[in-house]
Amino acid sequence: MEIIRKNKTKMKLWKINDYNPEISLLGGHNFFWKRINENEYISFHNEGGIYLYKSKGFWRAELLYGFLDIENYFQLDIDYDAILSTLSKDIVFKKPVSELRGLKLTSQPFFDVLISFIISSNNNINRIRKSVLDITKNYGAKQKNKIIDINNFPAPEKISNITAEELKEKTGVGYRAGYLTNSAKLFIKDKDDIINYKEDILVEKLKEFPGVGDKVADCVAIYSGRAQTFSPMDRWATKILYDVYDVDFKKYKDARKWWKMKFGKNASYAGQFLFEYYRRR
DNA sequence: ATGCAGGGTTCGC
DNA sequence: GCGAACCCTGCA
Repeated sequence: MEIIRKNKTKMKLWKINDYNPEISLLGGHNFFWKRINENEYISFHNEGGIYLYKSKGFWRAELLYGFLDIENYFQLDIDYDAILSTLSKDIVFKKPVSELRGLKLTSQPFFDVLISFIISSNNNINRIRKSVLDITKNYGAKQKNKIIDINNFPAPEKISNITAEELKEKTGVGYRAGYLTNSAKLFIKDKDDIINYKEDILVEKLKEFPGVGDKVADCVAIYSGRAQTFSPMDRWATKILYDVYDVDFKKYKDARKWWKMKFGKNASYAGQFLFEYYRRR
C-alpha cells in the first residue's frame, strides 16, 4: 500500500482504494462520520478524527486529531477483490456486489460501537445517527483542526458520570439512557479484559453489558473488527435469509453457525452486502 | 389522522 | 421459553 509523506509536517496520508464512503460510512454500521460534501468526510470518534477526501480521483485519509490507527480502521490489509470474487460465486450476490462495490467495513473503536449499537435496539438508522450526534454535541469536546469545527464523541468516563435522566432529556435515547450509563461504567471496569477477546467468546462476554443482547453483541464484535465469521441477525437479516436461502433459526447460536459454515471468514462482509442491498429496496 | 415499524432487549410469568 | 412494554419520529 502507498504511504505518502508530506516532508514538513510528517503527516501520514493513506490511500483508500476501491472505496465508496457514502455507503460505507453513512449506512447502517458506522454512526461516527459527518459528510462535509461529496468529496470530503470527517469522523468524530472519541479516539480520533479522520479526514477522508477525494483528490485526483483517489480517496485519501489523514488523522486530524487523536490517535486512531488508520490502517486498522479502514482494514487496509484485507484482500477486497478476493472477498468479492468469492461471494460472487453465489448468484445471490451478483447484484449486491455489482451495485454496492466500494462498500467496506470499518474497525471502529470498541466503546463507540458499543454505545451506538445499544442505541440501535428497536430503533431506526436516522434516529440512531441523530442520538449519537446529540451525545457528541452535548458531551464531546471541541477538537481543533484545519478542516471544520467539530466535537468528538465523549469518553467512557464522561458518559458514566451523566445521570440517566439527564441523558434521556438531552439526547432522545429514551429508555436506553440507563443502559448507556451503566454500560459505560462496566466498560471502564472491564475494558482491559474484554478487548482481548474475539469471535464467539467475545459476543458472550458482551452480553453482560446492559442493553446488549445477541444481535447487538454481534454488531459490536464485527464492527470493532474483532469478528468476521458471522453477521448480525436483525429483522432484515432474518427476512433475507428466509426469503433467499429458505433458512429460519430457532436459536440465535444456530444462525452464527450457519454464517460461518456458509461464508467462513467472509461472513460479515456477506451479511453487510445483503443488508445494505435489501434495505434500500 | 392514527397506526405502525424501526439494524432488540429486558422483565415477568 | 414466551409475550408485552419500551422513547420517539417519520411515513403510510
